[in-house]
Amino acid sequence: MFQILVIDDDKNIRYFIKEALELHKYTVFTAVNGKEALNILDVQHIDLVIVDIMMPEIDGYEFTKTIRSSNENLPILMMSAKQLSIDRKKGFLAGIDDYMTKPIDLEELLLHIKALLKRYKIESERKLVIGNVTLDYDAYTVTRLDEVIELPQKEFLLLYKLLSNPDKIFTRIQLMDEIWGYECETGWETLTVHINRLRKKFDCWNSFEIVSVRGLGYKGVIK
Amino acid sequence: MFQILVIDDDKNIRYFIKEALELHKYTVFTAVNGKEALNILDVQHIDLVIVDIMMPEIDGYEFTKTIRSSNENLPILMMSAKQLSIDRKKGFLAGIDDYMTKPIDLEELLLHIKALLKRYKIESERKLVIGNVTLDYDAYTVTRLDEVIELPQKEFLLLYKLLSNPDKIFTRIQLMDEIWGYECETGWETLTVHINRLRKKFDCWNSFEIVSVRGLGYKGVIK
DNA sequence: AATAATTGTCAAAATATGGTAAAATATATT
DNA sequence: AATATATTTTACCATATTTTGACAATTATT
Repeated sequence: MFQILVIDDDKNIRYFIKEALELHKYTVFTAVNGKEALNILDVQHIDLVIVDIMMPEIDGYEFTKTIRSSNENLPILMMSAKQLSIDRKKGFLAGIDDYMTKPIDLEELLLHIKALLKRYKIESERKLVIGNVTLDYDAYTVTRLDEVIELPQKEFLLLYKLLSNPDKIFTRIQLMDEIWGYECETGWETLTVHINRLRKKFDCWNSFEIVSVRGLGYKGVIK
Repeated sequence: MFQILVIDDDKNIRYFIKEALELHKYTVFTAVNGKEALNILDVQHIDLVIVDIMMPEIDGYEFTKTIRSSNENLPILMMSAKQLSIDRKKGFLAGIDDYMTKPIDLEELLLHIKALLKRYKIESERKLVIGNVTLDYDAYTVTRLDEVIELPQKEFLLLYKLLSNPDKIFTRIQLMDEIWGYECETGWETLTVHINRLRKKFDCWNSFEIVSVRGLGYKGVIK
């Protein structure tokens, strides 16, 4: 569903948050420090960042500023053991969106996450995020990092269907019925042509694959 | 600039916050309770609400829920003397965006307000800023650096709509309904002509593009 | 009233999508 | 290996959709 990046140098905290959030169906990435976090952000689509203030190398403030300089729209939630108002101020000035004091109350953390995602309208958007690839149902686009490919309707719907249930085999009939509609005259040979077109377009991406299952149909596979 | 509504039954707090915020160029309205607040919201454009939990008649939670049922896009900041986590939870569940504990630290309050308004900016300002391009709803102008193009109403509204949700596909019917109104006689061919005119005017700008999605409609794309 | 600006209408021209059918290739079966 | 069967690929076409230009109608401005 949503992909969250947790940055903390304390292994226990990383682990605790990761476990907790994964229980609630979030996909969690972790980083020990800001540097590692930036590397992850380079290659991975992230919906929200939870960052500790006190960290070696790049601290939470620096990290936030770096993010903000290039990305205005990534929700950043800052954690700190300190209750001091001055730290919160510094955080907000750096560009954080929200602040929580350690020790982290799990239920509260979940509420903050929900509120932030809502605020950024990420939750309401109809997007399918798979690894570093995002399918945007409202734009018929497929995005990998900053590369955007726009697809015609049929092709998009087909790919969306296949990737919405990775590894699940769809029969040609199933796909035809769902995308073309039940009483459609078009023969299923057409489908194969569309598959072909999709394969060509995303061949070089190496992010997913449309695998044909002989005698049955097709399935989308994440690489 | 921005109009803020403060709701608290304690006269001193109302007064304190009002004075403080007005010093920082905000326009402040105050209400003693939820009921009064709702009346103000009926007649007055408000950009942000600061509400106390403990209030007679309608309390902060009820008030928030009432607002949220009709308005998804009004930032609500909740204040409370209680530090209890359970209260914060109740608040977030009701739909608040942010939470502060009394006594209120003024500087921190200002930072919270700024952070919230920044998030909701698009709705509260009558301007749309996209990269180096600004659409001014009150002047029907489109500006890039020092270049200003004034647009006729229909064209402006159309462009504004498209760029207010970049990449989102709008169907022709949708656009007609929203800009021309529901019971409008005008055929949607007209829309295509307006699109054409917009494209011509901004062709050389290279800042955004109106992309047609065959069979569906149009979308605005930032370059 | 005259002029200009905006908005709407229409039809021809351009284009992309989706579809077809046949050739090429791969995989299974005997 | 040979055959049959399934899948992929290619090239091409019909068609629905979109673009465009010219012009008419309407509305605002002088």
